[in-house]
Amino acid sequence: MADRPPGRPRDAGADHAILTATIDLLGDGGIAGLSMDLVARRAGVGKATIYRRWGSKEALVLDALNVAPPAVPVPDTGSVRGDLTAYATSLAKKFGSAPASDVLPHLIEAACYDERLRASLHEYSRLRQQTVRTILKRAYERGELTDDDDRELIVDLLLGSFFYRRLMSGDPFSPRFAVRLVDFLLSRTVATI
Amino acid sequence: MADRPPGRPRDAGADHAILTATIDLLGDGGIAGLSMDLVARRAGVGKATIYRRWGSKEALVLDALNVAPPAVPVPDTGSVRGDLTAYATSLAKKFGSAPASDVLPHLIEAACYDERLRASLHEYSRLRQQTVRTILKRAYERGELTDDDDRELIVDLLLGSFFYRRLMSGDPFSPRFAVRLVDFLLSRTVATI
Amino acid sequence: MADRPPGRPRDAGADHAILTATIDLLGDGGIAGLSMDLVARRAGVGKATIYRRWGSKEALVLDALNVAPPAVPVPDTGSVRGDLTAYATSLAKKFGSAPASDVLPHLIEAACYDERLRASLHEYSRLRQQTVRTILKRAYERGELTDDDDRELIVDLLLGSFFYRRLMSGDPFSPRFAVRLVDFLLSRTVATI
Amino acid sequence: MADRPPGRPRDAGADHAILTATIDLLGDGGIAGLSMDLVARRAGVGKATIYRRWGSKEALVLDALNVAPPAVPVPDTGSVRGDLTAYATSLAKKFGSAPASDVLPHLIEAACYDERLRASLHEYSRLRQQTVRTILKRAYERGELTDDDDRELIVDLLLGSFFYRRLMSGDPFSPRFAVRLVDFLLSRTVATI
DNA sequence: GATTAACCGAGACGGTACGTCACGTCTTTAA
DNA sequence: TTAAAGACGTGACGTACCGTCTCGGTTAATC
Repeated sequence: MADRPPGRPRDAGADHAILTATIDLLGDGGIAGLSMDLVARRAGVGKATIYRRWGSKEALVLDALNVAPPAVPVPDTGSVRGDLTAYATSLAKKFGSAPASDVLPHLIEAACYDERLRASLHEYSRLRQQTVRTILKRAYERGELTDDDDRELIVDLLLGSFFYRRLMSGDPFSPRFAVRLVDFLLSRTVATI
Repeated sequence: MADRPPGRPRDAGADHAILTATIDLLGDGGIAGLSMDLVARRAGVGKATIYRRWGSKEALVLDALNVAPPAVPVPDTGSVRGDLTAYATSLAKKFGSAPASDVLPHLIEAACYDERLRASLHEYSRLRQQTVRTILKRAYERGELTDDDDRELIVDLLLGSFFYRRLMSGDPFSPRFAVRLVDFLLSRTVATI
Repeated sequence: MADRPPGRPRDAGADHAILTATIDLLGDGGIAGLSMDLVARRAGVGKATIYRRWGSKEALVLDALNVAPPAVPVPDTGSVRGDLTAYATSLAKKFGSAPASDVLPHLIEAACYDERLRASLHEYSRLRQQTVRTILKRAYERGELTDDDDRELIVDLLLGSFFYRRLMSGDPFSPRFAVRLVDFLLSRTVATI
Repeated sequence: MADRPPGRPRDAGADHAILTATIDLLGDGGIAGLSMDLVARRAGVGKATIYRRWGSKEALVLDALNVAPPAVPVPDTGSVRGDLTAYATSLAKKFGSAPASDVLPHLIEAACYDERLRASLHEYSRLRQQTVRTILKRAYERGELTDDDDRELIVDLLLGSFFYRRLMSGDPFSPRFAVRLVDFLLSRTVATI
C-alpha cells in the first residue's frame, strides 16, 4: 500500500529548519551575508541535505522568499483610481524607505544563468502582480475599464516604472510620484467621469 | 597652471588598456568570464594598478560600459509616434534576442552594496534615457506634446516596462508589444490628433 | 574501537601527494622555487587542503624534510676516532660542496616567528644529531669514553662548528678541518691509548 | 682637486635617516615588520634613494647592524679561563633571554642568494669573533696557550655551539653550560695546570 | 648666468605570492 | 537511502611587498 521508496525517508523537519535559517540570515545580512555553510550550520543540517532539495543557493533563496512573501493587502476603496493610488503610494513608501533589498537583484542576476531559476523568478513576479491584477479586474467588472487589452500593459507600466526607478535610475519616490503615475495611466482608460 | 600632484603620474595608457581588456572579456563571456587576474593579464598590467583606479570589479565594469555605450541612434521620422515606435521596436528586438546579458543585472546587484557604484549606475541609466528624452524634447518643440511634466513619466514608463519584462516577469517582446505600448503612452499625452 | 571523528576523514593520499610535491619542488629550486600554488597544482590538490593540514609554508617544508631525511649512515670503524673522523669528513664534504641549500636557513628564520615551527625544527635537529649520539654511545660502551657528561657537549661542539662555518663565518671546509676538529675534541676524552 | 663626480652630490643626511629608520623598525617588529616602503616613509625619503645606496633590503639591514653593533666588552680577568668564562656567560645570558632575534636568521637566509651579502655576513661574523680572538691572543702572549692552531678551532667551537643551540637545537643555556663549555675547551689546550 | 648631470620626494608600475572564502561535490559512520 | 559532519578541487578574491621607473624640482660644478 504505502508506496514508500526504500531507505531512510527524508526528514520533513529539515526543510523547515533550512528555510527558517535562510530567512534569518537574509534578514541579518542580505544575500551577501548568506553562505550555504552558514545556512547548514544554523539549520543543524549537512550541506548535502540542502543540495538534495534545492539545486542551488538561489533556488533556496527563492523558496524562502515565497515562504515569507511580503503581505501586500489589496486595497478596496471602491474605485480604480482610489485602489491604484493606494497601492502605488504604499509601494512608493516601501521602495522609498527600504534599505536596498539586495535579495531580488541577486536573484535577477542568478536567473541569467539558470533556466529553472528564471522560471521561478517569473512565477514570483506573477505572484507580485496579483494585487494590481485584482484591482484591475474589479474595475473591469465595475465597468470602469473597457478595453481589456490595456490591463496587461498597465501592470507592466506600473510595476516596471517602480522597479526601474528602484534598481536602475535611482530617482526618488516622491509622494507625488505615485499619484501622478496613476493619473497618467488612468487619464483615458477610465470610461466614465 | 596645472597643479599636478607629486610622484609619478598615472599612466593614461593603462586606463585604456584595462578598459579595453574589460570590454573584450565582457564580450566574450559576460561578467562570469571576467576575473581581475584575467583583465590584468590581458591588459599587460599589474592587478594593483587596476585596484588603484577602480575600487572593485563592478566599478571597472561600469566604467567600461560607459566607455563603450551601445550606440542607439536616435530615430528621426518626423513624428513622436514614429520616433518612439521605431525606438521601442528596436529595443524590443534587442531585448528579445540578446543572449541574456548578465552584465547589467550583476551591476544592479553590486550597486546595492556600494554607494559610489550606485551613483555610477544611476548616471549610466541617465545616459541610456537620453534617446527617449531627445525624442520627447523634439516633440515638445514641435508642439506635439503640451504637458511638460509627462515627459519624465514617459521615460520611466517606457524604459521601466522593458526592463521589468526583461529582468523580472520574463514576458516576451512580441512585435506588437512595442506598438501597443507607444500607442498607450501617446493616447494619454498627445495634444492633437 | 577507533573513535573516529565524524565527517569525511582526511584523505591520507593527499598528505603523501603534498609532501612529495614539496620535496620535488624543494629539490628543483629550493625554498625560492616553492610556492603554495605550485605545490597544490603539482599535488593535484586544492590550496585549502594544504592549509587545513599545515598552518604555513614552513611547517609543510619541515614535515617534508622529516619525511625525506638525508640518509647519513653511521660509520662503524671500530673506534671513536675513526667513526667521528669519518662522519666529520663526510659532513665536511657535504657542506663544502652543496650548492648553498637555502632550505634550512629559511626554516631557521621562520622558526623565529612560530612556536610550533620552532618545536619542529628542534625535533629535526635532534634527528640529525642521532648519528653522532650513536657513535658516542658505542664508544662509551666500549669504554673509550669515560665521562658521560661530555657527550652532550661534543654533539653541540661538533655540529655547531660545522653549522657556524656554513651559515655564518663562511670559512671553508678544508680536508684537514674535520681531522683537526676530531683530534681536538678527543685529545683528552679518550681514556686509553 | 676635489675629484667629485658631476651632478648633485648625495645627501649625506639621507644615509643617516635611512639607517635610523631601519634600526627603529627592526627594533619594533624585527625583519617581519620591515618593508622598504615603510623605511622610506619613516626616513622621509624616496625608495629610489635607498636603492641607489643599498642593493637590497638585506644589504641595508646588514649595514644597519654594523652601525649599531651590540657592544660586547672584552673581559679582562687576567686568565684565559676567567676571560672565556666571563664572555661565555654573558653570551649565554644574552642568547638565553633575547626574544629570538629574527634579524640574523633572516640575513643568513638572504645570504644564500646574494654573493655580496654573503661576503658582508662573513665580515660581520669576523667582527663578532673579535672578542674571542683578543682573549685567546692575550692568553698566547701570556703563555697560557701554546698551540697556535687551536685558536681558530676554539673560536669556531665556542661560537658555533652557541649559535647551534640558539638557532637549531633550541637547547637552553643553563648557567652551567657556559662554564662546562669553557672547561672542556681549555682542558684540551691549556699548556700548564 | 646658463648648462648639465646626478640627485631628491613621491608614488605609480608589472609582478608574484600570499592566505581566505565560498562554491557544489564526495566520503565517512550512523540511523 | 538519508542523515550530519566535514574534507575535497576549484578558482577568484583583495593585499602586501618587491625592485624599477617616471614625474617635477633641486643642487652643485662646469662652461
